[in-house]
Amino acid sequence: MPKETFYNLDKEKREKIERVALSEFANFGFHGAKVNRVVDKSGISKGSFYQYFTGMDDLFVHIVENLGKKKISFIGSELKLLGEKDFFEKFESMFLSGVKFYYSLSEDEITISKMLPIIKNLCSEKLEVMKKEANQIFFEHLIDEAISTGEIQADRDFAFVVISNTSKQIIQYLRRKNKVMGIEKVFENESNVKEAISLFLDLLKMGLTKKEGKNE
Amino acid sequence: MPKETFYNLDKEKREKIERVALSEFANFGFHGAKVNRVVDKSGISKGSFYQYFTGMDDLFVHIVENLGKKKISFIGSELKLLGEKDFFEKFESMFLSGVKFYYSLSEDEITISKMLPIIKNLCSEKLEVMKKEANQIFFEHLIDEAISTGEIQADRDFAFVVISNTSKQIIQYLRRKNKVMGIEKVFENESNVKEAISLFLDLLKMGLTKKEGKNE
Amino acid sequence: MPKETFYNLDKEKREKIERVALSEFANFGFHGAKVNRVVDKSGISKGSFYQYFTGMDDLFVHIVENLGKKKISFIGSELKLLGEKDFFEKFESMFLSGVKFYYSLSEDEITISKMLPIIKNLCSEKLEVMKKEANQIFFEHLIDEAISTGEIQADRDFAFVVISNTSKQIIQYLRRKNKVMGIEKVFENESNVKEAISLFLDLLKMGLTKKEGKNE
Amino acid sequence: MPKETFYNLDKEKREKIERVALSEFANFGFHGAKVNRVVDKSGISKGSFYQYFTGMDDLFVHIVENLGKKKISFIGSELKLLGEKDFFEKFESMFLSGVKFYYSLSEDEITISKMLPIIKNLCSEKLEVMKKEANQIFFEHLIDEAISTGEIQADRDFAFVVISNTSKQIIQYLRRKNKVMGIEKVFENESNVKEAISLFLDLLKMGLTKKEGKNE
DNA sequence: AATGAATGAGGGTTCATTCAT
DNA sequence: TATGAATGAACCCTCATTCAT
Repeated sequence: MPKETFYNLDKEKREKIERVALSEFANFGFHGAKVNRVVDKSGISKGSFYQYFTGMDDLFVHIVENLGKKKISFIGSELKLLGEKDFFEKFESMFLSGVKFYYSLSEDEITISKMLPIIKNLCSEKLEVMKKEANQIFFEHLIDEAISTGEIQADRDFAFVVISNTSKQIIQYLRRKNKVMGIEKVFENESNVKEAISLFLDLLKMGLTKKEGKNE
Repeated sequence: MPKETFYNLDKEKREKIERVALSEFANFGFHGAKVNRVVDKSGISKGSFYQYFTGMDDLFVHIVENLGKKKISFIGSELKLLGEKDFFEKFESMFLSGVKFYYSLSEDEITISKMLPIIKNLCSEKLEVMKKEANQIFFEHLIDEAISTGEIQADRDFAFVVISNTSKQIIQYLRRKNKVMGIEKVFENESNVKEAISLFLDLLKMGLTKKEGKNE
Repeated sequence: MPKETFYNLDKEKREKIERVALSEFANFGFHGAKVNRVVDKSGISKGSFYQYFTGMDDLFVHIVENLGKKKISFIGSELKLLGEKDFFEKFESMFLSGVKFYYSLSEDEITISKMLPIIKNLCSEKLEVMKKEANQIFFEHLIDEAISTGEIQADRDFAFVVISNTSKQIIQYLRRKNKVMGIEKVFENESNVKEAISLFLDLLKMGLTKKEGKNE
Repeated sequence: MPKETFYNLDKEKREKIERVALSEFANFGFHGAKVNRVVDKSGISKGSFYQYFTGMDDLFVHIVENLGKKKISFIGSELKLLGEKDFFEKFESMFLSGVKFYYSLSEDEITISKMLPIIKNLCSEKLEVMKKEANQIFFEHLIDEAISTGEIQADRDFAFVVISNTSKQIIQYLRRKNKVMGIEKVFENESNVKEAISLFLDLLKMGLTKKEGKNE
């Protein structure tokens, strides 16, 4: 946990350091990240670094926690808007906010997210928590609800695996589909995203094959 | 690329080094892997290390190439058996061999596989190639074929994303489902795996919802 | 020499700092003592430290001077009581006050005392003075007197060495003898101490062996 | 304990390092000794230093052990020559060899010897052993013997304290006496030393005062 | 071909000291 | 006067790499 001195810094300086650290960890991995590079790039002295953090571990945990908070607050705020929709409508909302969140992440943040589950030899219980996908919690809740109302009639584990992977697939799809045009353009227009989501929601509903007039 | 001296070693010694290196990279990442630990654990001298490899990069590429070859040869051999099945039968075979391959990997090999796509600052064109999922090539071919025969009536990119993620999801599902019993047990009995695969194939065919008597 | 600001502090705060410094030097030696630890333990800020002292050297000299003053004032006050005793009676008084002084010291003060004569690379003339055993001055005076009156008939240097080591030996003896019972108990009862002193005074008078017609 | 690589060095290099280390610890104390200075002065690289020792602690223990071995082997070899002398003759021999040993020490070695008993925060059991004066063991044995034969009629603890301090006093006396002339000269002529020893032996026998014609 | 000691650049961390508030 | 953040020199130690044997 960063020391008080870090939180006392003015926002600009603090965010510069966080940005630099994020990039450092994303580019070199947890074990390859160097204090030297971080202090050089963020324009602080080595001495200051150690007045802000106990070491690179500390900084890493901070970066990851930031990411975690960001995610939880983002998804949390979207969740409040769910209201009285049916199951698949709720998922549509979830996927939309998931995709929007994912898009809000920088390349470096995405890299860190992917890195987390495979970091070994890291003795921080805090990180153990962060390793879990935040949305798992939301999804599990929603799925259980949908099963109890009969909206989903499927094996609980199966439903969970399929649904919790859908956000990622939607994003993969969007990236793939729009390789040529600037990907940012795609995200800026929400209808593009909604279209993609509906494609996957239909899958969840009916499957890939066009049968008996479904999926027309 | 390892030097000739490395390939001249007797198999046992060579594989010891490879095993140690695999574990080193899996545990500490590309940037955190140390020559010292590798030579200590594999019982060779530092001098010898540099007679086998130009450095850790060299060793890393070798390890990853081994993994790639393993995958390609495994899937390749399964592919030959496909014959004249229909589209979904072919996929059933692909998934089965994918799951079997995945299960054949050690923890360390799995970690390396996951690590590959997020390694930056690595100036090896060889690795760029390895980063691609090997099965993509197979899948893309199969999907194009199925689209041209009309067996799949869906957006090509959509089909690709959905199908190429299915193997992973099957494995996730198997792990999740069998948390309690030893996971090894599950893989040993092929019928367990086939059952899981059929679940996902049904999804691809019909979706999650029970409609008109489907999915009872 | 501490700055005026230090002497302006209230007694309690000043003595806290002195106590902490004493312990720091006793535990880590002159070269190993750290400003950081001192300010942390005494609850003052780093900035304040440098407003009180020019650095650790300054503080060290101050601590040692305190110790020196303590010794001189203690022995000085005892000396006044000597009056018109004969030579050995005077020594008895000297030893008694020496032992009492020694006992009045804390463990840390004793350590500092022992440390002083072996500190090198210390460019303070003040300390050079402190390195000398304070009692040397008193003893040399007394011995010269006793030699001139004929009370001691021995080589001056020999007498000096033997006598100036006697205090230490008395303390060693007391510690050794009373290993089992709490050593504090011993010092509290002055008769214990006097008994020990007389043992050593007898040595000075007659030697170790108890024989009629001495030592054949 | 130094690593094998250190003992594999040629004698000259090894002794250079030991000499430098001795001086470093003598001049700056245990906590103030720096690797940097040691490697600079002994002309080895930092890397090499850490191939010889695990750190400065390791080196310190080695230096002290060397000193201990030196002392024990020296005194041990002298002890063998004691033969069938009487008590005080034996002590004469002991003191002589003690003085000769002490004289054989360099200034730095003497400083280290004095430093040992006051080093704190040192978690080496080995050093705890070294802190004990080696001669204590020899003296205790001799004294017990003399008490049982009646050659000494005194309190055991008293005898021990007095006798075990005599070597030091003899040396103090020699230094004091010969301040003016080069002290080395004094030690070179054994008769000077024997004379001093007899002075102290007489004290042990008869005390300082001249009585009934003794000590004339 | 095998070894492992030697090396110095560089990484992590601490420290004494300064200085703006 | 009191404070404590800022700083960079210097410290301890590791590492990749070389090279003589």
